[in-house]
Amino acid sequence: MIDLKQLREDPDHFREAARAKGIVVDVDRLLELDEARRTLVAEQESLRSEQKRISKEMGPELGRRKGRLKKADAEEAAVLQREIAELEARPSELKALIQGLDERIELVEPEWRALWLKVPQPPASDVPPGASAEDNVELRRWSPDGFDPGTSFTEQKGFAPRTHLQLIEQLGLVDFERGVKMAGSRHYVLVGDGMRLHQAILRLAFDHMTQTHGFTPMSVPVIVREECMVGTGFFPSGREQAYHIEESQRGAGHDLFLTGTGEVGLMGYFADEIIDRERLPITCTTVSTCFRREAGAAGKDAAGLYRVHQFDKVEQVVIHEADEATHRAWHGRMLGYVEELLQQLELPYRLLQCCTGDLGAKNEDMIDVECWIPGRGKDGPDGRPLGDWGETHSASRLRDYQTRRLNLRYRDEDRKTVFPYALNNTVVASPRILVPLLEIHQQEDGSIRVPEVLRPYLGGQERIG
RNA sequence: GGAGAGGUGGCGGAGCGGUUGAACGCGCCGGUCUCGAAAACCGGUAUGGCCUUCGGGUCAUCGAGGGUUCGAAUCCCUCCCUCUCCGCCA
Repeated sequence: MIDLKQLREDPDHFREAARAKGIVVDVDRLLELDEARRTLVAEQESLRSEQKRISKEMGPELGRRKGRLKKADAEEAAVLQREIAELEARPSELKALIQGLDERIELVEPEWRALWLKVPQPPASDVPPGASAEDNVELRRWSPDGFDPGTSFTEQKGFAPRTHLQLIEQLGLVDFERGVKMAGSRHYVLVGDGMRLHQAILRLAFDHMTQTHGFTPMSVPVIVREECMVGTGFFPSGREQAYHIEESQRGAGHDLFLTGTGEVGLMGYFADEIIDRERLPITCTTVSTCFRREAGAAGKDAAGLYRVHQFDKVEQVVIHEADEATHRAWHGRMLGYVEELLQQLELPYRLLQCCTGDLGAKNEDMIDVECWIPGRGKDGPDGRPLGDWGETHSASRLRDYQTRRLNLRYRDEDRKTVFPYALNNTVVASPRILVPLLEIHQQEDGSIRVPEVLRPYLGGQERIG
């Protein structure tokens, strides 16, 4: 969430941010509620202050009288009762006033809070304006020697590519029918070398982060409380994307939600904590199963492994001191780790600078990585797909938006608590990454060449099929 | 799932409903002493909000949320969490 003080000082900055991101939020209404709430709270506090003061002054006096009242005769009791009534008059009045203010505060607070959570993080000043993914800007691309996404696969390789669906079918790597039988559309079962390849890639990526780059390996819960989802910024706006386990319907005290990314667990881990400055930067990674309802994506990428409800992902998270330059440096570094991995896997990819309209509420900057997928895109004159880029990674710079929501802080040199900056980035998500991997490394005979880095994770196997 | 015990500051641990934001101890920081250190002694040591003439003022917080009361860490209710025993179990 954003800093309300900043909002008060420069509301236009946040109005403009919401507009740029295409998010509708009534900033004026929020300011109005904020002002009303602060006035009411201030009033209530001064009344409380008086109540406390009176209570301290005459509380013991009152208590003594009430004690005496118990064993007083009728005449004394009457006197005592009158005195008690006098003493209690002002405090009773205060109590009523405070309660009245309570009710008025409760009237504004829910809307105030809901609006506050909705105000997006302003995009960084150098993020290009744009309405949607159409306006994203390519930063750079890389291809292994001897391959160029600009020219057709058939021309370069001397044979027409099969789609990953055809390859999967021929090689028996995935059973979609049984997946759908058990769990419905967008479910699948990786079989044989399909499952081995999936595990090999995850392990390669995990080792890449932990062993090569020293990130702390962690496991995370993938079933979490609502607070984790709100704290990491996935709720309330993305509520319909998460599977909801309604344990409260069965008598439990709270519901649970399936996480769509390991980021939720890696960040939620530190929620409500004040971290020692010496522990920063925190660099951690996890491999976790991710669940996404894909609400609103009906019919989109309906076939194959590209868009599914359940997948596994190696995720990297960095939490560091609140500093702009450090933030940008980490962003580049984390992208570098991904590029290393994709280059080792010999997959053509490009980096896309997301425009303001494609950022989402919590990011100030986001760079997507897309891999070249020969079997994607529109059909060419020969009736075969022309190939297209497909998003496989996303690297977000969140500044303090997420740590503020999570109430995650550290102490600076002056012993002041500060919200650190956070970033997260996919290392690899599978089986989605299998789509480009299978298609790019397919051979004319329909077999798949296993890139060298993966071979140790497949018992030295050089080829599938 | 059944039975019981309990959640207080960085940690340990007090707390008849009324100067208890919280005794005491440990830890930590500063000081005295010392060539230096230890010991001893003295002082300080939560987080957040709002206001501020930047000195400070004020409110909230004793697992969470409600309630009783003029007044709640203390009484009542609900929930969350932890521990012990039994049952089940990868």
